[in-house]
Amino acid sequence: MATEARSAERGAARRAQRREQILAAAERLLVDNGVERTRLRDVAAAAGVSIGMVQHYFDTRDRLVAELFDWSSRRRLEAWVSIEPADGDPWRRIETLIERALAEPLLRQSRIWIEFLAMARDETIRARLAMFYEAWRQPFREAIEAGVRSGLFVPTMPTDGLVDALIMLVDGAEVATALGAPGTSRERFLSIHHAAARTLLGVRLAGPGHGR
Amino acid sequence: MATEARSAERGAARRAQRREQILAAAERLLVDNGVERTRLRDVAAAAGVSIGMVQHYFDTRDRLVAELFDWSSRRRLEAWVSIEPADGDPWRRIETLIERALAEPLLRQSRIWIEFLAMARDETIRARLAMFYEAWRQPFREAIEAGVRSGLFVPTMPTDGLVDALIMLVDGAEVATALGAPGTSRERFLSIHHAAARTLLGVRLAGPGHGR
Amino acid sequence: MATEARSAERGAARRAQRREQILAAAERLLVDNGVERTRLRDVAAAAGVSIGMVQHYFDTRDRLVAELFDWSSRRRLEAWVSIEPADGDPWRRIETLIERALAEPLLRQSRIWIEFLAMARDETIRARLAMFYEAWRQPFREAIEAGVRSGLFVPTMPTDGLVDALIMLVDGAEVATALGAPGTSRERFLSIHHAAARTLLGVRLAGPGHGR
Amino acid sequence: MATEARSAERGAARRAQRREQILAAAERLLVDNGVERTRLRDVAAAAGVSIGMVQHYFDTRDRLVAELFDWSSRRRLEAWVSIEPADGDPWRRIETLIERALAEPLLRQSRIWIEFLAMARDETIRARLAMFYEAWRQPFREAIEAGVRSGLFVPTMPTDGLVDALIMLVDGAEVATALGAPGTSRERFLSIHHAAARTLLGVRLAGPGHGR
DNA sequence: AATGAATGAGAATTCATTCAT
DNA sequence: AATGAATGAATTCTCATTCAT
Repeated sequence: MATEARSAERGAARRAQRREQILAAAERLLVDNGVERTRLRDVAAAAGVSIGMVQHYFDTRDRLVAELFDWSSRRRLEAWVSIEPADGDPWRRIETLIERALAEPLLRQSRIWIEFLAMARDETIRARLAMFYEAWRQPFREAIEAGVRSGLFVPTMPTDGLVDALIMLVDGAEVATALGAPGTSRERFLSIHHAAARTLLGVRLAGPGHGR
Repeated sequence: MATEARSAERGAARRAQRREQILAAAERLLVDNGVERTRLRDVAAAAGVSIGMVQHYFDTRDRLVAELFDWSSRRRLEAWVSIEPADGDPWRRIETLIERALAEPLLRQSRIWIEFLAMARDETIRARLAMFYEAWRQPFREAIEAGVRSGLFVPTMPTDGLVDALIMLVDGAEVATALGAPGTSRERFLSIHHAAARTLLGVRLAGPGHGR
Repeated sequence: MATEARSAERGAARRAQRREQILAAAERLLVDNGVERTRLRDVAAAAGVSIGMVQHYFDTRDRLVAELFDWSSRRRLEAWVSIEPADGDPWRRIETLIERALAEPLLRQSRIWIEFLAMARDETIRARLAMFYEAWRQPFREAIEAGVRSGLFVPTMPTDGLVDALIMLVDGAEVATALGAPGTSRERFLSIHHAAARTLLGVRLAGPGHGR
Repeated sequence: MATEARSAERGAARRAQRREQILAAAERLLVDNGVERTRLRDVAAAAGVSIGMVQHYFDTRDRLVAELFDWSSRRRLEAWVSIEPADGDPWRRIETLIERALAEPLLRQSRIWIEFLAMARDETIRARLAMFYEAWRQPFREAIEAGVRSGLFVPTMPTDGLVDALIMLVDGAEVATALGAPGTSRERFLSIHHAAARTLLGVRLAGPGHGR
């Protein structure tokens, strides 16, 4: 019985690992070719498995795409929300959130994000994306509220607008990255975003390390 | 000879009109289904012509897509740059630029834009998009420089950063629109963007009509 | 205009001819392999056209099968109902109806019939088959009624039952043919059916040519 | 050793039971979907076992189908031939044979029968079906001969023809059932068949209970 | 004995493209 | 100039079968 349990466990683990392996391959292809041009054949080849195996694990191409979307968005969101509060300093936290939102490799992340946005034509995907968007707002909101409460931030806009402005700046940077706008780089984005955030939030006390 | 010339002219006009008709149909389908799922068959049906005619005018599907991209981006850009300087008032001009950038119908425009961003995987498309991006910067840059020159704007950031920040806010709003983020609407975007722009630009004199 | 009309006509005619060609090929394969094992590939090869053409004319395999069913049943029914009333002699008509119902090549016809019966699992097909069945009853009913009216037939069963008994005998013969029952042949069936019909109908006057 | 023998016996019994369980499930699916659309996966699911187990017991799908055919036809034939002679009354026996041939549930039985007829394209199946057909003739033949010998039946047709006529009536009724012919029911078939049989056999003495 | 993961052959279907009219 | 018939390449999907555990 113990043996059976262990073997079932091992089976589940291998299953999960296989799925990861396929999803990771699919994500790589997604970056290069876009969702619509990502063929099962290519996914299988990239993952080093047979087409049949891909279908064994994901049934249909549509399901694979749907699961890829979930897996990928969830991973990004989790990496993001796991950022620890950098206790005591709301501004430092804002900086960190922006830095982590514009994570390396930025081009890769931007392309994935845009593919998902394009998929938002689909009602179901749109609903999930909206959910993720809401989840993205939370850390910004908390940091801003902490800053305002402590008197560190004296913004001229309501918090909700600030939250969305910051998120839109981040999304806009991904857009610029994806289209290869001239003169853009992660460093420049960070510099612009930090400065803009500082101004919008009305940061009063610049502790050592964030001054110009 | 005159007759021939006139008939040739008429032919060219009809030709141009046919092309518009097909491109407009393709753009409609693009919004609903995305580029990759836009079939020649559907384009022909939507335009009320035969498949053969679509191919007669655009040769291959790839060419149709490429021309659609050009036609559509150029139209948007032209509508944008044609905004007259609203003489004398740089801040009013900034407001107008933002309002026109987030033009109605916003969802439709956002989807087209995101489709094109997704196409930026293609080197050629990316180059053209980058060109367009640069063209988008110009009006903002001019308005900001005018405001700074006149002492109306006292920003805490360099002009280049301001330009990109404004554009990123606009792009971010389109992203939020496309994914159906909860609690977003054109009105709210305009309100946020105007407030954010005012703060970032450090607008000093609020003429009648733009005061808080 | 006349030219266009003629060309359109010619087009329609060729279209119809192509369809016939493909349907005939499909029917041949149906006899040998059954509906389910009749592949588009084989149909195309048997008709001497490309798979693409088969699909151009019939869209999907399902539609091809449905149209084959219609085309084939209708052809058989039409051949059957076109039997002229053999005026004046109801018994001769009965004999003719039976002979034509068990038409050559009997095995081929039986197999087609049984394939269609198997398809009767499908609601739609079942409804159409039931319609055809009803159409088969009519000629028998008329002949019997004519015989009864003239006093030639003095049956011990009601007409409706007689009609169905005759049809069941015919269907039963097709069943026996399809399964290759020992000692069966078209001649034997005709002999049995004629004798049984004579007895069931209570034929009184045996005109010259049908007596023993 | 005794223990081993008993365990082997128990194993064989369980084996037989498993096979029945799978065959019964397959027969159910046969009725609903036809042979060709009966998937191993579905059989396994319907029988509540794994696909592997189905294959363990029947090796290949083809073998399963072949064994299903045998199992199912044999069961029907056995139920049929086990009808006791209803001693002394040949006519009552004829009636019983017809009633049992058109056993409930009639639609289910008809569909199975037609599936097997469709399989008769296969030489081997056809040979077995022909064998079964011959076996079906025997009880009818015996009953008729008994009736003729005793003077109860005075038919106008030779016995062989009568036997086949009765069987064809039965098969024809199954055909009508399978295709859902309007106005058909088991009761009506029995009424028609009894009347037809009485007439064809020339039944002289109607004992109590079979009179009109 | 039993399971189910993995494979690959086979089939339908979709579509852009070619070409004759 | 315009049409649409015809083609075939490319892709997904279904399944029986094989095989390791």
